[in-house]
This record gives sequence, structure tokens and C-alpha cells, in this order.
Amino acid sequence: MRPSSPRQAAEPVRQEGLRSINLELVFRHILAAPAPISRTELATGTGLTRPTISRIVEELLAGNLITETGLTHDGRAGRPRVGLSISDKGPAGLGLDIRSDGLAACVVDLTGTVRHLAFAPSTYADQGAPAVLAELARMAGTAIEATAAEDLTVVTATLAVPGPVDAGMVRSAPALGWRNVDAGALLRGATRHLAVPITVDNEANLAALGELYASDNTLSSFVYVSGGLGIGAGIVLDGQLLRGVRGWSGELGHVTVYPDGKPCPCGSRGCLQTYASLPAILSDEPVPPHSTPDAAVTGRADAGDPATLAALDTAGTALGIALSDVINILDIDTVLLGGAFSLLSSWLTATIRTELNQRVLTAAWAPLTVRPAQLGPDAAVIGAALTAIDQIRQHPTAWLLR
Amino acid sequence: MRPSSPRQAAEPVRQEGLRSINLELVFRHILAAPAPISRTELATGTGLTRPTISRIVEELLAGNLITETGLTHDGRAGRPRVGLSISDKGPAGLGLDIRSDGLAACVVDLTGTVRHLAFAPSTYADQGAPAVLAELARMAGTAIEATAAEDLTVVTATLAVPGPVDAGMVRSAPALGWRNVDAGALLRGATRHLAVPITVDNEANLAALGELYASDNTLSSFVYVSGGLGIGAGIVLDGQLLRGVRGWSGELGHVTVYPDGKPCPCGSRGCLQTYASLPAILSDEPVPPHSTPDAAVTGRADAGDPATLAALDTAGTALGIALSDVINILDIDTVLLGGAFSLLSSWLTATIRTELNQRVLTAAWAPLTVRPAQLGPDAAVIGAALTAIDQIRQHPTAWLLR
DNA sequence: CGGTTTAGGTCAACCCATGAAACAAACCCA
DNA sequence: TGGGTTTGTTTCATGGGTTGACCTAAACCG
Repeated sequence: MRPSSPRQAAEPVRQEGLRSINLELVFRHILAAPAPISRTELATGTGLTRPTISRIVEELLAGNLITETGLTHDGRAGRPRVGLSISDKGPAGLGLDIRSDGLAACVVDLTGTVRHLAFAPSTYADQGAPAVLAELARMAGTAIEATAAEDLTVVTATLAVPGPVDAGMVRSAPALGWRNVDAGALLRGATRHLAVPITVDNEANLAALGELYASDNTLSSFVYVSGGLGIGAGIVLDGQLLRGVRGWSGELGHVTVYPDGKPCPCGSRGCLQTYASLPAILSDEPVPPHSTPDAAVTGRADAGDPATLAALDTAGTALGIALSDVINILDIDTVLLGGAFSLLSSWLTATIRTELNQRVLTAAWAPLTVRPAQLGPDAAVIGAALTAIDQIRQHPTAWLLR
Repeated sequence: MRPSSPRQAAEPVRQEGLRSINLELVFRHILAAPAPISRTELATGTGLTRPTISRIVEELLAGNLITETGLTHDGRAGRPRVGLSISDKGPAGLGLDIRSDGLAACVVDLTGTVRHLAFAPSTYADQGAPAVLAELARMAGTAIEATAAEDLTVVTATLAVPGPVDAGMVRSAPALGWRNVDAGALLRGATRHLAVPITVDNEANLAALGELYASDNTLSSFVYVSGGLGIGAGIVLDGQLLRGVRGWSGELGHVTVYPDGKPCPCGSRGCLQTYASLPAILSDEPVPPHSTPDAAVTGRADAGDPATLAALDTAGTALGIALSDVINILDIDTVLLGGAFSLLSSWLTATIRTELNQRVLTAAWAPLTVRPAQLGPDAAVIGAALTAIDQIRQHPTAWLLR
């Protein structure tokens, strides 16, 4: 017999552990503060005493996790507060993304702001995985070099991939033509001189994480739907990314919409992807040279092309059906349309809402929100870079003891 | 900006807090042990020292959470160990369930064993919620009285209800004919003399919890599908019940299977319920008097009635489609067929497996399990009783400070 | 310009949980 | 019966956090 929550500390806590627990508590308080916060405010906020706060703050300052931002004069009598806020120097995260229209790299500092963002348009359709990853490795090198000049140290790099990943192995990424590619090992080989640990994760998961951070406390549970050559989803419940048993959650593109519908390359029939991915919306119309699927669809929709508008309507309906399943199963009240869908949201949201209101059992007595994502196509790179930041944020002690 | 996991301690940890953390650690170790465990074994297992263990054990003994089970002579030299195991006296949980065929009450002790199980066949179709809950209150009274004689103290009662619940309010339970019934308040009123706090929760969620406990460490992520007059699901991921934003997760019965299919009372079309619930499988055939829908279906299937077998086939297909959505979205690898489905599993599993293998993207490289649940129709009552136990197990300190 | 007010640091004394080492208890075996 | 062995307990030292007092720094106010 087992307790239903095995995710508790398995290690005993000694006095020194107590110190690190309180250190993390203080650090979280600084993170959560909307503006620089003083030591005294921290003391009242956390319940710890000022001497303890002072000691912890000293430790955080020494570790480059926070900085003193100078005095704040708020007009009141008395000595002004010394503001403390998250440091914009020190540890940083590197994100890498393989998009439908090119490669992207991005560095984010501890405060969550993007300090470097590079994009290289490229068609990797004719290249193999090693070539693509070598190019990404080059971009990673310049990103690290550029941000090192600003006193940033990249601690982890995360690669976003459109498809299920497990332990660095990309099981299947049809958009890239990859099957069982060990992207982790390849990228690790190409970046050996940089000495940065590499992680590989699903693109939609990472984008969801990016949106979570960007939402600034207002969102804590949502489904991020990523539209592109395929369709993926990142599910965040109570501020926590749901990864599933093996990290393969969010395969929304293969949710069955019409059981006897169009055949899908995956072997099934009626998958959402066959109705709502960009190729499906484009039907058989070819994409003009020097354009991208994203641009082609928005261009035709803006021009009022009836076939495209009809395709967008079927896509919206299919998305609505699939999302109503997600909501009935998980009870989540917010849907973010990301990737290419963020550009197409004005043609999709109404249709999706109609389906949700009809099909979600609880929609009758609790409203649902459907809206475009904030970060647009950069969500995944930014989210990838944020994973490193997230780890430090949750376990600052690990960084201090590096 | 926020850390992605807000579920961390918001309170500072002082020395006493440290003690309770280690107390919980030790308690979990005793829970996880397959047999009575000695103080020294606890010391080596947890990493704490023997003196600390002794003090903590003393505290647990005083609080009636564990008991000494006598000396174990294993033939080796040295002083014999004093076995420690979870107490079968002290705190207990009370579960109440409104089933399609009657009312059930159950008391479970800290070890997770059922100490009292009562069932009252009843047709509440013609009665109102107050009458049903008054009867349940009577059953609760006798259950508490009976187990008090065995030194058990019921700390919380949990009512299982087939439908979405929020804060004691039953939003909609078509199987009972309830809509917006404040079951929590009604039951609280009827049990005022018992002075036991009341919780109300979804039946499928509770049954999933029951199965989780009954599985004895072998299961940690699964979907429990509860078949009956409606269809619900309880989702357990990594030993944790997924409740969703408002606790309305698992509405599997209203997942869309055929978008343009049969109309459902909920207002949508093609819901799973309209193909796989017991009424759907029975089609228009009336249930004989003095029988139940469960018995009618199994009887006809056993007899080889072609219409029933065909209906079971459509039900299995529909279940497979809906479950493939769940798995594509959540990446869970085990499905437990519960409620009436546990009795019907021999007619359902093959069909369900076929659909899953076709429609789940990752099924190609990772196997899925579909099998009947262990506890049968009592899963929900037992699970309901276990919620109280679960709380004590996760936060034994709260019980000690009662 | 000096008094007041607030932020922050520093120092003692104390509390309390854990760790280390010594000690008592209860078994085996010869 | 006595030595060896393992278990559980007692005693003392350690160390972190708290409380409280006292002090300095830096603003406002009359």
C-alpha cells in the first residue's frame, strides 16, 4: 500500500537543509514580487526574522542570483528601502528551436527577459539531421559568446522539437522527416567545445512553459495548442506542465475527430491533423516559392479566398471538437492558440467557441476562454530557454553549490 | 513572473517544522514497508540516526498512528527487533456511495483494510435527495458505532456522487435525477449528531483512488473508467489524482466520439455515453423487474443475445476511440475498466485494444494495458473512505495536533 | 539644523532538533 | 554462565533560527 503522493522528500532534512528550504522560500518571494522588494518586506512576507533574511540575502547576492537595485524613496519618513530583485547577470538559459521556417536560438536571463534572439531562415527539408544540428550548434556558440559579454553564463541548453521525445531521442517528427533521431547525442557532439548540458523536449510543451512565464501570474491552467505542419499541445495544470508517463503528452494532432474520416500518415483515420494542420488548410494548393505555409494561409484568408475560408471553418470545427475532449477530460478553462494558429485566431476562435459551448459538459455553468497566445512563433524558443531558468528558480541551492 | 511550480511551502520552516518533515518521512517509510519494520531499519532507510528515529517513533506511537507488533526473532545473534507497523486502531475514514442498485457505507482503517462494509439495496428513483441522504446518514451512524467498538475513530466522511461536484454542490447527476443539489449541506444536516466533517466528491475520482491504494505500489498512472448509467473517469498520474481546475475532470461520458452522432441529454451530439453507457447497450430493451441494468446486460451477453453482443461491440469501439483521445492527450499507459465495465470486460477489452493500437500515436513503440479493475462495484465507497486515510498519510502531523 | 522615523546590521542569550558516542537491554552461541 | 552481537536509549555537543537590545544610516519634518 502506498500514499497517493509519492513526490515527497525522500531525504531527511537536517539543519543545513532547513537553511536551504528557507533560502528557496525567500527566493520565491523575490521572484513573486512585482517590484524590487526590501529585506524588511521579505521578513514580514515570509514570516522569517530580519537577521535570518539578512543572512539569506547575503548568500543570494554572493551567488549572483539577486542584485541590490538601489534606494527607493517613497516620500515617507525614515531610511529608504534597499530594493532587491532578480539578477540580470549570472545564470542564463539557452533555447534552440527547429521551426517550419527556420532555426532560432535565444538566451533568457533569470528575470525571464530575452537577452538574445537570433533567427536563421532555412529549409532543412533537403538536409539531414546532423547538418541542421551543426547549424544550430553554430548559432548556440554565437549566442553564448554574445551574452557572455553581458556577464551571462548559459547553464543549460534546451532544444525544441516538433514531436514526441524521450531522453534526447526524437521518436517521430514528420515535419522534419525525422524518425528515431538521437538529437540529444548529435547536438551534444556538435557543441562539445561549449561545455553546456543539452536537453531535448517537445516544442508544444516548451511553448506552453513560455506562455506560462509570460502570463505573469494571471494564468495557471491552460492548454497551449501549437499549429504548424503538425499539431501539438502543451498542458499546464496549476502552474505545472503535464508531461505524462513518458513525456509524450499533448499529441493533440492525433486525437480522433471523425472516426471514419481522412487517413493520417500515423495509420489512424480522422486525426485532428488531417483537418486543421497548415497542409490540411492549404489542401492541395501549392505554397509559392520563397513563402511559407503560414504566410500562404494568412495571405489567402486575408484576400477572402473562399476555399481557404471554408478550410479554416472545418479546421476550427475540428479543433473545437478535439479541444472539447481535452476540457471534458481535464477540466481546464483556458485555451491558447499558438504557433500558426495565433496568426489565424481571428478565423478560428468563433468556430472553436461554438463547438466548445455545445460539447463541454460544464460550459453551461462555467465560462471558457479561447484566445491567441502572447509570444507568437517565438514561444517555443523562449520556453526552451526558460527551462534552465525554471530549474534554478525552483532549486536555487543547486546553483549556489555548483 | 512566477515560478512554474507554485506548490511549494509558503510558510517558513523552523526547527519544529523540520521535526514534522522528518516525522512524515519516517511515517512514509513505515507505510511503504511490506512488513513490520524496526527502528534501526528505519534509521538506515531514511538516513536519520537512531536517536532521532526513537523520538519520532515515540511521537507516532503516542498519536495512535503506529503500533509495536512485538519482537521478531530471526535466529540471528543480538537483541531482537521491535516491529513497527501502521495502527489498525485510531483514525479511520468513512465512505458513502449512491450506486445504481443501492446505498453503501464503508469504514477503512489506517492500514487501508476495510473494517466495515454495509449495503442497502434501494431504489431512490422515486425519492428525493433529502430522503436518500437521511438513509445514508443512518447507515453512517451504525458504521461509526460498529467501528467505535473496535477502537476506530472516524475522522472524515466522504460521499461519492456520479457527476461533477464542487464544494459539496452536485451540479448534475442524471443517474439520480439531481441538479444543483447541495448534497454536502444536506448530509451535514442529517449527520449533525455524529460530528464528522463531510466531503463530497466525484464517484469515478474516488474509485480511481481506491484502485490506486488497492494496487499496492504496482500502479501509479492510469485511467479508471467507470461504467454505469453514465460514464465517468478518474485519472491518476504519477500517484496523484488529477482533479482539474474546478474538480470537474474525467467527464469521459461526454467526450465526442461521432461529431454528428446521436443526440445526448447534455445538448451535444455523439457523446461516448450515448454509445457505451448501460442504457445505450440495452437499447430499448426494458430491464426485467427485480433486476438491475448491470445484471440485465451481463445476462444477455452470457446468453449470446446477438443484439446485445453487437451493442457491446459498438460500445467497445466508442470506448476505444474516447480512450485513445485520453492517451494521446495525457500519455497514460494503463486503462482500468471499472463499475459495470469490470463485469463486461471480456466483451470490451479486445475491441478497445484494437482501437487504441490504431489511434494512439505512441502505441507503435510502447505497449498499452487494458484490464478490469480489482475492486469491482465497491471501488468508489472504499476510495471515498480512503480519502480521509490519504490525508492523514500525507500529513500525519495534522492528526497528531488535532 | 536637530529631532523623529524607518531600514538594516550586529551581538548576545536561548530554544530545539539532529548527530555522535557511550550505555543498557536482550538475544545467540559456546 | 559469559562473551559477542545487535537493538534501542541516554547524554552531551553542534548548529541553525529566534528574540531582543543596541547601533548606524538615511530619509522626513518642524
